[in-house]
Amino acid sequence: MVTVPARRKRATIHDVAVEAGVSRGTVSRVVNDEPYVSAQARTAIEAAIEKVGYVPNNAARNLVMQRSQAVGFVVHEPHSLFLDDPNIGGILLGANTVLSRADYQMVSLVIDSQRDTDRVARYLSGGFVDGVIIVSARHEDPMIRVVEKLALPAAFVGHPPDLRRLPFVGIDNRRSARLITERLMQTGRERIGMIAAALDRDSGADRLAGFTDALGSRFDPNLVARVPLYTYSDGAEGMRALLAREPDLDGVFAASDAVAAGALEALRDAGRSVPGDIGVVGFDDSSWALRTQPHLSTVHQPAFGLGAAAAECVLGQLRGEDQPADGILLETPIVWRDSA
Amino acid sequence: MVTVPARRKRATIHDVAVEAGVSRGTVSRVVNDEPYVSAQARTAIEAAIEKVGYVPNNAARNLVMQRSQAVGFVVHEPHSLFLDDPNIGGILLGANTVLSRADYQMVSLVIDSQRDTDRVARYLSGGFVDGVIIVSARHEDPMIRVVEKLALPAAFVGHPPDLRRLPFVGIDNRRSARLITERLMQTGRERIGMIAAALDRDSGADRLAGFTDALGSRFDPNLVARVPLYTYSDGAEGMRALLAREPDLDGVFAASDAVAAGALEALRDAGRSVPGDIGVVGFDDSSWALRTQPHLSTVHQPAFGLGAAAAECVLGQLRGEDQPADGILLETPIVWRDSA
DNA sequence: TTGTAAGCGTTATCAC
DNA sequence: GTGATAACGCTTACAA
Repeated sequence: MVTVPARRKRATIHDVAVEAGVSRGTVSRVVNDEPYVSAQARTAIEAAIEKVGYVPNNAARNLVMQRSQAVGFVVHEPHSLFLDDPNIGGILLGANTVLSRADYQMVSLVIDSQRDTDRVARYLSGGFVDGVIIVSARHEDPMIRVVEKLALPAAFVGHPPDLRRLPFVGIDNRRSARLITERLMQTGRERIGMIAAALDRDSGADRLAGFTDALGSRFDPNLVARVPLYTYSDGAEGMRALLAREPDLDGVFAASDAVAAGALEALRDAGRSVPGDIGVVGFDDSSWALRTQPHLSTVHQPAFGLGAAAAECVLGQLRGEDQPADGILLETPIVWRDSA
Repeated sequence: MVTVPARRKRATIHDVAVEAGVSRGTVSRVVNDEPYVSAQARTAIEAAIEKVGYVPNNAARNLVMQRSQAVGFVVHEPHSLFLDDPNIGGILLGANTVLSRADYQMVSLVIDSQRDTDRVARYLSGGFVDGVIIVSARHEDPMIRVVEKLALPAAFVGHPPDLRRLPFVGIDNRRSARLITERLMQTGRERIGMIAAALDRDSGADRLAGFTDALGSRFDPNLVARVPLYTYSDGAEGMRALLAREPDLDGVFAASDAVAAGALEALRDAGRSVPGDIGVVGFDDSSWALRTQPHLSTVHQPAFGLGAAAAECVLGQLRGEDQPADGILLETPIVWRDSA
């Protein structure tokens, strides 16, 4: 067995003050580099800090300043999807990068049940966080009410229709979906279907709307398969359904890359060649896109940028700055590869 | 523009004490449910807490108790791999789950450069965390020294050879690699190669050692391709090299599922059928395993469990319990699917 | 069983 | 420019 060794005590502002022969107030001033400190005192204090190895105590600082210096990152997804959805990983990383650069901690909270919702609501109201980033909120998501009631600085990634005037960052799912569908049409495809997923979320519904926009009068409701989730297996499922209904399909817009990958599998099983017999496009430009054969033509979703923008947004509110009421929309370039 | 609204003040222990007509000390006792509180006082206080909506202030508590109630999660990987490696996601989730159940925050720190190393070292010594979990440390990793010098409660996931007596959790890479290679041999393969990756890490080196163990006297160094990382592209690269050197190969052990997926691509390009012409096995049982065609036979790596065990380990140290000096090894069942 | 009071390490408001 | 000193909200001896 290995015994846990004792830790030695940390130096405080007091130690620095004694070492430098000044008062604690002055030390505090140089630590937070405020003006009105003589150059002489400043150098003495800096030397003292170095010598005693002083590092400010966050708890004390947070206590007196009435903040926690933490931002919540709540994900409303089943645990498993949290791993499976590469988008969430990117958003998380982007948010974490910005937050930690600003000396904020990110504490991630995943909601996977009603009990979790309550737990998270309690956590948010407990003052454990100064603000919150909320990913993949649904229509009538309880988090919306919680944030409103708490008047907590927040940024949503994606915008449920009932978000009212809460700040959000996102992409224009509808426009992006329209553009890639149009691009697919330009390759000469005649019968284009869609595997629509997650229609209970703004992203899912908007992608379907964009698809409809692109097709215009040529739109045929029989050509869209609806599946619950942005997953590989639902993609395969949806593709099989579509193929059964419309054997002469020659193009498919899948609501996400994972869905597209599943569709590719179903297509392979059905003996259809891609892009020979049928062109497939996805959405997200996630790591899926390069794991499939052929590589996916898709819409690039700036996951990292979304997380970063959301973090900037709550940081801005924390600084007391106003936020644009109509949200922040990021660019989504089309990435054309081999699947269509 | 939307203006950030004012927040209302939180209730303190004082408010509860006044409401319940007792002293703050007594309130504190019921909050931390200590003994020596009359049933009468307890109920009165609980009612008061409910009424004023009291939630303890962490900063104050941490200040007086001299702890941060946070555990660091440091990942020594390029940012991109952090996303790409599904293992790390699972470990993170496992650690986060047990940590948050124990009311600890997990603060994740990714090291991607020398500057990051310094930043993280400073962070760890700043008392911002009570303990630390370190993932994918390399041989002579600077974090080892940092943790030793700080005498910080820690748990490594994986064990670099120079870890000395620091606690770690892991799997028996060598034994698992030997077992799956033997399993592959039992399918009747004659010329079995390996794509070895990340040989600068214990996991990579041990998997190669296990492969060598299994082959025994039949081991031929010409049959192992060495690549730097556990990635798809390195897997494809390694497979091409192997094929060039040994066209009559009929079995391959890839050092990870991502590597195996890349190998599968190279094999497909070379017109070899799997498992017809050649059997392929991977390692990790990550989400890759079911994204390939055919699905991978592989070694299940308990990523979530590893993270959870690491968290338990540092939590144990925080409670002052001793830890097993020879580390904690988790089980790794073989999952046999279609690629061999 | 309960109340009192002394810190915990900062920041911030004053005088000086 | 600088130094006292009063908070911040909590835990924890110690006294009662």
